[in-house]
Amino acid sequence: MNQNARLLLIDGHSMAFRAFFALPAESFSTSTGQHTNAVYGFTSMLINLLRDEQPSHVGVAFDVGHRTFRTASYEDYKATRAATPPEFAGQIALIKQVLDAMGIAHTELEDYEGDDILASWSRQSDERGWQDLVVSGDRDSFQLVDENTTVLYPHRGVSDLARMTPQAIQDKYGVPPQRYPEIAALVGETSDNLPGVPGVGPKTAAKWLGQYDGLDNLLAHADQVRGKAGESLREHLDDVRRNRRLNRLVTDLPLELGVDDLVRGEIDREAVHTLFDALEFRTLRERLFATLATGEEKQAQGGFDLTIDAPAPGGLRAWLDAHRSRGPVGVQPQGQWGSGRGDITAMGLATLEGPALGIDLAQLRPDDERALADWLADATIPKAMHDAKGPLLALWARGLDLAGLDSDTELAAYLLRPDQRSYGLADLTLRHLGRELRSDDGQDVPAQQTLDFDAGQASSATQLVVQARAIAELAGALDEELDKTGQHELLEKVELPLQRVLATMERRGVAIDLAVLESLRAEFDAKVSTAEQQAYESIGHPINLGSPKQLQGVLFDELAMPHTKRTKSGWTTDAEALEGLFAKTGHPFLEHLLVHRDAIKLRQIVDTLLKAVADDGRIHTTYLQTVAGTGRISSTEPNLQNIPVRTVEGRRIRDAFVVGEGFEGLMSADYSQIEMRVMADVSGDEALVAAFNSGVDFHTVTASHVFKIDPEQVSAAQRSGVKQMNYGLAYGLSAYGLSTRLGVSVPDAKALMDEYFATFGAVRDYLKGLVEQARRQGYTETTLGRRRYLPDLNSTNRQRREMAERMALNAPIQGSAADIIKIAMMRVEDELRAAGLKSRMLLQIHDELVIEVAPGERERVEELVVDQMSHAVHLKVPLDVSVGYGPSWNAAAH
DNA sequence: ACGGGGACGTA
DNA sequence: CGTACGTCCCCGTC
Repeated sequence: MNQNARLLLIDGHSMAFRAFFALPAESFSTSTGQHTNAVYGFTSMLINLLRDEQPSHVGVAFDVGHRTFRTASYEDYKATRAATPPEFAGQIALIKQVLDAMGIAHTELEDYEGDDILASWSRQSDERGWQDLVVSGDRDSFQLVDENTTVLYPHRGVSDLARMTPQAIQDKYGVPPQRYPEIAALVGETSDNLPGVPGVGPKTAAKWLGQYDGLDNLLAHADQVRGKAGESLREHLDDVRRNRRLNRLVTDLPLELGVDDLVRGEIDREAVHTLFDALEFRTLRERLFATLATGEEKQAQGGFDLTIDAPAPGGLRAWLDAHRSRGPVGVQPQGQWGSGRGDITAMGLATLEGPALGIDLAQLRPDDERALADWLADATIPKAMHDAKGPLLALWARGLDLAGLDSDTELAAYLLRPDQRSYGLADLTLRHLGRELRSDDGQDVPAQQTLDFDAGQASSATQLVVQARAIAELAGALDEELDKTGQHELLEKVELPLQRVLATMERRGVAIDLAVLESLRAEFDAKVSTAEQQAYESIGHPINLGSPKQLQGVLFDELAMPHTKRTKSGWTTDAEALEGLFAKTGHPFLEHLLVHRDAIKLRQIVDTLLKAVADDGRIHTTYLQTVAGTGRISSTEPNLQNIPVRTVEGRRIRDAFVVGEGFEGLMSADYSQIEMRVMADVSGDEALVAAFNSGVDFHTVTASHVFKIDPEQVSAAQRSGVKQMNYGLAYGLSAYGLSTRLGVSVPDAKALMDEYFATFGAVRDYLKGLVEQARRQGYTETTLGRRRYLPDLNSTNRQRREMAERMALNAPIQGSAADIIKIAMMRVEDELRAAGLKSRMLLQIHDELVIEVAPGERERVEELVVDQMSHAVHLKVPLDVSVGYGPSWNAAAH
């Protein structure tokens, strides 16, 4: 038997409630509307307790409902409790999920309260001579306190817990713990609706109990108690007896789960990640893993045990030759990279077995550097890295190239779980290898082999090779999982080669005409100032136009305009609402505000772009390959995928994106209606397929089908309605949404939808099937097998479930389109190089590619690009590509 | 300094 | 009361 057992026993409901009232519900909710303040507070408290108390056993007890043996015996028990606030709903279930994921036992028992379970556990613990901590917000638990049992009682919130030891209770209430319920019986408990003896407080109660040596004796001699209080006592003897009967905790419950079963289980890292993703807990996740990491260091699980070689100067080639291995070599560079450039200072190499190597690039002799260059460029040597795109840029900057990259552990992890927030190496090591990303003790690098790293830099040779070893091991583990989910080819044939293409695009950047941007800046700036002044004049005083809060003050209080749609903290002041208000009130402030909004946004975009122009006169964005749940890539620092195009003013910004020196023009090539074409293909809807093959304007043809008229007879309104419908299909558009977009009634919108689905029945069936299949298997799939997991499809929360359903509709469509352009990008890049052309791909904007065309190559490039894009995959419908060309991105529009 | 919320740009 | 992103600003909180 474990003599050192240390139990942590928690009253689930009382602590969840404490957490609920300690944290504002409105500040803790997910984007889907689930409140999480109680879950957050409870989990946070739990993490702190695990860290501070280091319990070997943990158990959480919950109440089953409001009816217990106490209510059966006294109808009004807890009857004055207010109804559970609606924001609390569902949070207990989520807390249980957290506990399950963390490997912590919890239980409940019909007819009893959580405190009774704790009391029974505590007694079992005492019988074994164990130490136990009872965490409860119910003072009844004080009766459990003895030399082996301490109650942690929340002072304030859930993070500030008072340690109630026998001494603490004696000091506070003047009685030993076992007498505390006798005090409570005399004084009464308002929150439980247990009235006590009027006029008697804890002081008097303690005095009496001391004088008469306990409650039984006090009650037996109640006639002797003097004074007004004594009289009161005699009038309420039955209440006191009832109180004592009800506040006695049951210590002998027949629990299925005994204390021996409360041993802390394994944490399910996958489940924790999934759950915390859903709950949108970020910092808590880090705290949890940080806490567990120190806890687990004591266990035998361990980290990585490896020796680090340091070949003599000039010996690198021989070492690399001698240590070829069958498995991949983990390569972990150290340096910095971004915006198309970078530098590498050191590198760790490690195979699955055998010695590892730390290389300080600054110390390399020329022959060693050549050896390293050859090794890196040797495609026959399989390598694995983690997030290789940045390091690739850094290697290129040094004139080095990389070949044989068979795995990127970040890309692999992304394919397995595309909705994860981040794919840190330490996290992946824990999740997929069940190990800590650290070296085992005593395996540090010998002093003479320590690399000459920058002083003050936290990184060391040991860390790098440990990471390299982890990458090598992870590559295998992730490969296996990808094989199981059928996504290995996606990694090998799409994401890995694409990574290289993205790096080349980042490196190239896009040329910017600074003069254009600067004159736009001045122009937008003037517009901002004018609109600002006019706005101030129209209301008679200045305000911060960028502050929604101040705007609400002006619009709804000062000017008493009608309220707009609600936001979490008031009423919206978005452009649509402002236009609505203007239509109603005609107030000039609104006009100026809208102009100001517009101009300030454009100025801001121009500013951001100006700041992003590098020394070479070009902007080098960074593409993110592992952030979009659907498989799209995104662009950041700056985001070049959201440069204005809808308005004339905005489009002028695209005039600043120009052809670079030595090139002749920019070519823009985009897919037309790629998502609808994907839909036609996967649904196999014959009418839709025929519409695409007809050669007539797509929206017009579909409208002519829906309204059963000739294409020539389709009115503008009919076309526009069907167009909205076409676009909305893949988003899970509702009749309500369609009606607001078309400005028609909901029944009219519904009628259009019905007619549409009657016409394109296979589309309807396909979309319905998508959601059903996803609900069954837990994930959606693109045509290439890219998955997206949607656990909320089975949520009992309607809002979350319906959100997941719309995601399930959209993910395969948007994701398949993303797959297609990814393939096209690789082929365009490959074919341009194979053809010996100098023209080069610069940008990707989801369905568009921007190419910088070298002199005299325009025709060949256009033919090649259109060919590769339209034949990237074979669909039942043609993949139309339209192309434009000109000196700037704007001019290349078509 | 950090982070959520509101607003808004793109496909 | 369609999806997928990134960025800016404000403002409350540390």
